[in-house]
Amino acid sequence: MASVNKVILIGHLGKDPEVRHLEGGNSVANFTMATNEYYKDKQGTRVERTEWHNITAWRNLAELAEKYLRKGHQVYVEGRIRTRQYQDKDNQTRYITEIVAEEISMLGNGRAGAGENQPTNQPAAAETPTTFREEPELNQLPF
Amino acid sequence: MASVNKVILIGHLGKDPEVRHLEGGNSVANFTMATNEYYKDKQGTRVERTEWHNITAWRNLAELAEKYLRKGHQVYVEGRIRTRQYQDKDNQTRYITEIVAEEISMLGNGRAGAGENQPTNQPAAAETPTTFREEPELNQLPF
Amino acid sequence: MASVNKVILIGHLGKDPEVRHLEGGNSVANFTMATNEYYKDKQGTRVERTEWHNITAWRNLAELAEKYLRKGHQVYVEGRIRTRQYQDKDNQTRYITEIVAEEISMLGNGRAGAGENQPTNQPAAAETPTTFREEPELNQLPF
Amino acid sequence: MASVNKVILIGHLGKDPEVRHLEGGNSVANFTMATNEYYKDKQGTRVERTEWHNITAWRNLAELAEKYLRKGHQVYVEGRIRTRQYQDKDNQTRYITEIVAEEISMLGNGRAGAGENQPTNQPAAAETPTTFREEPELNQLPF
DNA sequence: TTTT
DNA sequence: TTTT
Repeated sequence: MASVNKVILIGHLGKDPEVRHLEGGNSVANFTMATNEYYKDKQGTRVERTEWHNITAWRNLAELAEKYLRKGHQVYVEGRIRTRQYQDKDNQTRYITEIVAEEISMLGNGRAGAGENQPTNQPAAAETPTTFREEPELNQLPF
Repeated sequence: MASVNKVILIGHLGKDPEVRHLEGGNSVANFTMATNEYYKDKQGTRVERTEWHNITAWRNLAELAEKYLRKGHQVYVEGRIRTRQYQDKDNQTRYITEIVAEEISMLGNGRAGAGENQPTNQPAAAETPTTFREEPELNQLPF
Repeated sequence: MASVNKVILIGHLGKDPEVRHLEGGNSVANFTMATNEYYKDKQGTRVERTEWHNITAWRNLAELAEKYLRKGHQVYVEGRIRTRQYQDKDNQTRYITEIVAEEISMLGNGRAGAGENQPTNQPAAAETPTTFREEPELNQLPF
Repeated sequence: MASVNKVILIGHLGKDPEVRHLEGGNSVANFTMATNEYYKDKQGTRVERTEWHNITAWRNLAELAEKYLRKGHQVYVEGRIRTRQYQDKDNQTRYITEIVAEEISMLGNGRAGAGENQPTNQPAAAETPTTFREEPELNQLPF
């Protein structure tokens, strides 16, 4: 049945992406990004709340993450919510909710918060494309 | 810093909403909704995967849920992702990710999958509005 | 530079889609869909305003439209805004804004408002998929 | 009937906003913003296409625009599509499609492309909030 | 636990 | 021109 599962996030990376190159040639990147919301508590004081999102990116998006994304960078991420279960060290079933990225864009100049975390192997040249979509075949993967 | 945390879901309720009326006059509703995705596995077989989302709705959205939403109904939910921690029975810290609804619309005729689950107190009349937004003051609440 | 141009619509078709099969094998479908908004005027009277959207769908989405979509059906359309210019009969430059569909889902039972407008050649069987995405190669087309 | 009319744009302002202060205390701002898409033409050459969007912002969003937004700034705009008609100088009915902003966020450092166009009256201090939502009463206005 |  |  028709359904929609869409997430749109704009925020900053909490750390450099961790990328694994899987046997078979696939890559997967994981990183966290923060979004902030503000509200007034009962006393009228402005309170900030930070939400941390676990992002998973596959294949060409993983490679983009590895090459260009660093801690502190501001990004747009479009994707879908996915909760998976795993066994913790006590063999208990636990759940983790992640955002599987389908599109990533680098915002700002792509270098906010950078510094010592500059990508060393492949700096983003002026003509670097800054929007990437998941390669379509990815939808065929059993994840 | 500017950020965006937006979720858009279309799916069906897995069960009737559970609504609690809090002291102080506030209400909160919880329900689950399913979205489905399809992909082809390595053998080319079409596989269906169901994702279950935990929805939390406050105040007027909670009342909408209580009055009109039932198991099986198709809904549009717009909201934001929120992960909160709690202590489980072994006093371990656990995390649960929820969607805090900011807008809910009833799709279709709003009665798919209905039947024995009809709302009894206030059936959706023809002129029932079918889109609801969170009342703005809600953003002031410390949740 | 990174940018996002995204539209999400849920509404009903105002008429059956018009589909043209282009030389070279491509297809394009055009239809209108209505969304409604409500507000209270200065006297507090509830007023309804209907917005009409021009939808353009290419290739496999055009074929979906031709086969399954009819006047009155409720659909989810995700796409992008595109304004193009043309010359009117007095050779004046005019502009028209359209939504180029990237994903279409049939909502409800897909048959609201149907009746005499049933698709005759290929009725939507129970197992008909109800979500369609634009084929990726479409992005290569010069439109 | 339930419907959704939602637009999400990220792009850069093409010019400084034009703001009018209406009798009765309301304000309205108009500006254009550009989004870019890339595709490959039949020869495989990468082509850029710029889409220009007409943005209309009311009340507190108009004041945000007046104070903080300048030509070249990168912004996130969430809103709804609205086509209105008007009479041109030859008394012909014409149509223009605009995006009525419901939320605006300033991205990047908010100063890309700035320079001689700095806001003079009220520079964005470090603690300036960078996300603004339309005040809810706005939905009551007959526009 | 939904839907097709 | 849709829907409720």
